[in-house]
Amino acid sequence: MYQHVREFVNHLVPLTEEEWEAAYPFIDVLKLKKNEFFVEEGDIARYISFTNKGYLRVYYNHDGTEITRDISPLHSFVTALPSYVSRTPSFEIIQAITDCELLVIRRDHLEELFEKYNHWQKVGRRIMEEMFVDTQRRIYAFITQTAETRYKLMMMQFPDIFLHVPLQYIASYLGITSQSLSRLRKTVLFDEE
Amino acid sequence: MYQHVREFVNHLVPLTEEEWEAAYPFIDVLKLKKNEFFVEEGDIARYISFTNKGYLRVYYNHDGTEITRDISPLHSFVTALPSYVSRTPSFEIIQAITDCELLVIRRDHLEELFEKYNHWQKVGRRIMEEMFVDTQRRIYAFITQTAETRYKLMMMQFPDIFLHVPLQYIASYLGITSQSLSRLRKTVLFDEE
DNA sequence: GAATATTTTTAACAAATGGTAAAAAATGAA
DNA sequence: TTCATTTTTTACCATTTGTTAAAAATATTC
Repeated sequence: MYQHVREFVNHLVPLTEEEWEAAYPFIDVLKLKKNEFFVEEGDIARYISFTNKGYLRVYYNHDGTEITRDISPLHSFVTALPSYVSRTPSFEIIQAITDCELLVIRRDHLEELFEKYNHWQKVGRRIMEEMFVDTQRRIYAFITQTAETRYKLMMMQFPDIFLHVPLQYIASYLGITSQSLSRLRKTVLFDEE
Repeated sequence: MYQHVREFVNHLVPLTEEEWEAAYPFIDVLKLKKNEFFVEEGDIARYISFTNKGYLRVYYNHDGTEITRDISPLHSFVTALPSYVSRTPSFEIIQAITDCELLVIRRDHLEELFEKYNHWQKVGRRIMEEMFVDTQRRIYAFITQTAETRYKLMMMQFPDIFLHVPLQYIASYLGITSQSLSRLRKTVLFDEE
């Protein structure tokens, strides 16, 4: 049950058995069917989740179109951070793209853990650092690469996502329309042959 | 001397006088003349800095052109995080755009502070959270807005930067060429009249 | 202050991506 | 399976941004 999250966390900050034991009572399992929501628009995000199984999508509505900010890789932490941090209604929506099994922890419980265990606070810090670096990488990609290159890199980096996620979501993650993605896929296909 | 950094940090996590006193011995002042470097390409970033005075630019070389990742607002924390976190040679370069006065702290000293004081660890976590949310906002801007809109918003949000920073740097921060920025500025100008 | 280097602007054309509309294909439900 | 719905693709034209080159403006150095 906790195997993946333990690997993920211990890779950042090795924790003692006692520190893990302190966390377990706060961790719940949440199963979502495909298309169910983890956070709906206007909710206050009170939980952080770890995707034990399945894929989540973080997106928001912009002039009637959905803008995908993130498609969670397997075994990663996800929340609607702006809402979570500031306790304000979320503009970000988090939805299960596939059936999901999530490990979730409530914000106030996590804060309690952070206050009591410096090492858990450190885990929180290290996770944010990694997420920040990832996001910076994505900004560089927007500045220096064409949509085609971004698409190819995404294919290489997260091939499993393409098996489970509708192309329109991938398009908006890449910052283009699904029509443009479709056109671009055609040229990529011919280039490869 | 410490006024601005105290305000910045206390806004995120109120610290006791004792916690501040523990930090002071680790904080040094570093003055940089315009165009001097805080981190050069290939350096390992061993310091985090807080811009007490002046503006820093974080950029990297991509096929002979400089890509600006960040122009630090006054009174903010800056480092080349990928290098800092992983202790690897930095591809990011940090340079003073104006004369600067920086408060700097060495990584090993900061880690020591983090280990000893849970609240300092929390400060580190909260700063990363804020930076992550900011970066996400920037990604949304790339996806949903044209360069013109991004330019206008930047003008409104950081008017002081435009007084001190060459336009070419702003252009690459916005993800466009300086020629495009120039063209775009002309139309913005006429629109306003 | 003159000379030099750097930055910004302008222009014409090229390439990438968007918008709209509709067809085709794939998926899901009865 | 069949029908209805959703997703993906195609096509055409519009818009945005890039590329190249050169001129103009500004800053720097001697």
